[in-house]
Amino acid sequence: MGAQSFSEQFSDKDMRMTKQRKWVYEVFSESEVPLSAEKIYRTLINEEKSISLSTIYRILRFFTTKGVITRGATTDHHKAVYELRRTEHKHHLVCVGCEKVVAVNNCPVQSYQESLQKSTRFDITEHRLAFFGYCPDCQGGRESKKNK
Amino acid sequence: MGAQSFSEQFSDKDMRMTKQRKWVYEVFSESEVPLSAEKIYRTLINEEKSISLSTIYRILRFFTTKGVITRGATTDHHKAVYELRRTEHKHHLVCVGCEKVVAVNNCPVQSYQESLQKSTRFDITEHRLAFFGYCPDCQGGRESKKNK
DNA sequence: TTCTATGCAAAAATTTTGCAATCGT
DNA sequence: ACGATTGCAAAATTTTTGCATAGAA
Repeated sequence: MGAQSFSEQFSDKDMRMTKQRKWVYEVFSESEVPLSAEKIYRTLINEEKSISLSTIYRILRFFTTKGVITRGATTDHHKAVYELRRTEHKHHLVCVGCEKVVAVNNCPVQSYQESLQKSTRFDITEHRLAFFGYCPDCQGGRESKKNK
Repeated sequence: MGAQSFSEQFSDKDMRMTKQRKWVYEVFSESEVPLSAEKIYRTLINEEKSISLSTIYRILRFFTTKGVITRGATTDHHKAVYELRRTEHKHHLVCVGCEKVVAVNNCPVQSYQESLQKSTRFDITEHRLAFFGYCPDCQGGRESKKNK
């Protein structure tokens, strides 16, 4: 949905198309929320796909330098999380009670970004925005039903 | 400057006012940008203040649960970064070339947040927004003069 | 074939924890 | 004095790296 297919994005000659890279890419494109290395690892292992964690870290760095993913607003304890740089971009609404993450489709800062670009002379390539609070289930009680 | 003084914020009875907590708080209030545990540690050690890194991690967690600070959009390699929850809130513009961080004072999402709160029924307590790109010095050459 | 990417295991970096001693109230 | 907080050192967790092998072009 908006994210191009793996082979469309990676016609680069210096980018080999391995099954591990394809798997990691697929996990990202099927996720609405940012993912940690370990989460990706567990997802793939669950799908009977054999891959090593260090390979995932290397792919994460590789995708990051290629601009395919970015490190997102960190939500998963102390692990770093990443997400696809989709063409239509998304933001997130995170419940600090149960850590549920909901995707927000609108982007209220696009035009602001343009004016900021002019006033600061930065060449702004992206932004990240996330909202935090309590979801309907966690209000009142403020209970913490971690769904980790 | 928006951030209240240490003793103003912490009149709580279950919050002891130790010098370590005061130091860490001061480091935050003198910084315009998010900080990692190690950065705080080095800052304090440089000022001849004796503190241990594990104490800083504990204070970070303590301040977070008290709502004094929050984990910010991560910029410092793989370390977690935190920033004060000031009353007048700020966002950041980060250069991905040299890692310079500039504070942005406007907030273009306040009213959007209110409508999001209605449509999602979340009780939204905060948001984080950061912009990324190349500062004037790092444009063109795209050189990376890390000022770490 | 050639050169890059992977897997494994070991290392490095970051964060957390147990326990005795210290400090704030 | 009492109970919470600190420092130290050790443990746990997360991320990176070296090297031999496998795999893509």
